[in-house]
Amino acid sequence: MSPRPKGRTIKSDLRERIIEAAWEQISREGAPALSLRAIARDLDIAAPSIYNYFVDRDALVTALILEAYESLALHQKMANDALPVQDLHARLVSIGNAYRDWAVTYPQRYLLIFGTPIPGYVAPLETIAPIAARSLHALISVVESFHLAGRLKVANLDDQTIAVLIWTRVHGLVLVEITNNLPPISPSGSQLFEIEFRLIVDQFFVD
Amino acid sequence: MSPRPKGRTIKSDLRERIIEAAWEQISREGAPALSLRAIARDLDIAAPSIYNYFVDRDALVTALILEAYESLALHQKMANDALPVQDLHARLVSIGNAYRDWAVTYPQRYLLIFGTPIPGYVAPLETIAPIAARSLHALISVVESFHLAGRLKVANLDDQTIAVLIWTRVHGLVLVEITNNLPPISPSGSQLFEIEFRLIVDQFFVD
DNA sequence: TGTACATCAGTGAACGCGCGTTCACTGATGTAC
DNA sequence: TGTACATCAGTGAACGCGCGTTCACTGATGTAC
Repeated sequence: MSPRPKGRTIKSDLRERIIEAAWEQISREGAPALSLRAIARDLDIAAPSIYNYFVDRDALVTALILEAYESLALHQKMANDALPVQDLHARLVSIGNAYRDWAVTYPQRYLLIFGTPIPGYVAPLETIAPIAARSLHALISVVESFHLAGRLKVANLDDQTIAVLIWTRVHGLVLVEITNNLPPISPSGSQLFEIEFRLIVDQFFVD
Repeated sequence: MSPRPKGRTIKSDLRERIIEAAWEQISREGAPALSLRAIARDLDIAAPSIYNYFVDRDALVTALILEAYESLALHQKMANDALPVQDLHARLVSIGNAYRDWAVTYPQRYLLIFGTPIPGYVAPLETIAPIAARSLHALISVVESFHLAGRLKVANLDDQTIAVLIWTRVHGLVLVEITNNLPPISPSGSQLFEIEFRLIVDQFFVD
């Protein structure tokens, strides 16, 4: 009912709809199955229309990867900002939970970023790397705060290495949960996450 | 030159060659790109021949997954058996190193097992699960040995959960290394592995 | 305000490709007499 | 030892499919006078 902007400004609208349809398809079928023709079908448009917005399939994939990294980084930042700066422990826990929540909510996006690379697709690293790095910023800054506060238990590791280690631990856990590779003998994903996170805090930080 | 068995016994020979060609292709292009026709091309046989040995593409993929799990489990067992039973620390380190070595040597096999599922393929869980479980046996048994020796630092976790946690840590690390997702700020894969493994030993076991 | 023209988002047909799978076949090998 | 027959691993042609991408087009919209 609301009067939409007329004419060519609709352009940007279709671009968004293409990306949205791509995400939908990725959630249903997984990233490697992404197909321009299937997107066109879903949107009831002709397949070549997509080429008005993305020079080829790879360009669309790159846009999706960037969006996913940005979304993850934003959620991390929000989780960090939601708590008082000086409450380091709460910020750390909040970041950790937000990370798992994001991954569990958007498993296919998580796999798009961190899973097996899509066959034939080569990521333009110079475009992606800086955005990718942002998803670790919140974690790194908390670790640095712990360091500055003299609340680091591990003396012989620098802040960035600690952050990377925490990340790979959480990453492994989350990935195993998403890809359904938890051994039957294991506690559930959320239980395991809670246990592991406590161990992480315990090992690196003075509480 | 050696007199090969004649006639129909060659059958099994081609089956092996198909699997071998499949591994080669997977190493080159990654698991999701696996194609029966490409295998046939590599082996200079007609594509339908493959159907004499595998009822369809999924059956081949399942066979590959089983082989990969078995290979990993075997390497784990060898790493465990290579050292005196009572030297728990050495056994643990050996298992850990063997795990990473296997993954780094056969990254595409590792991804076939633990990476993003192949689109359209549904794993026959009842076939795979028991073999998959075997790849954790060595680790679990060492943890149990530590427990029996009263050398566990963590009292409130059972052995299997500890094993799963160690595994997810190593898994995350190895996966990130293989998929080239280590942040630029991070130490190299092997350095990080060494650091992490020392932290693992430190946290869970009395050395 | 009205008209002629330029723009360009979206179209439909077509391309060449590789895929998994089926089918009727062929010919070498192994078996029975 | 020689012959007739059965077996069955491997073949070549063909199927229907979905894919990414190109191309010349069309028609609605926006712009200049």
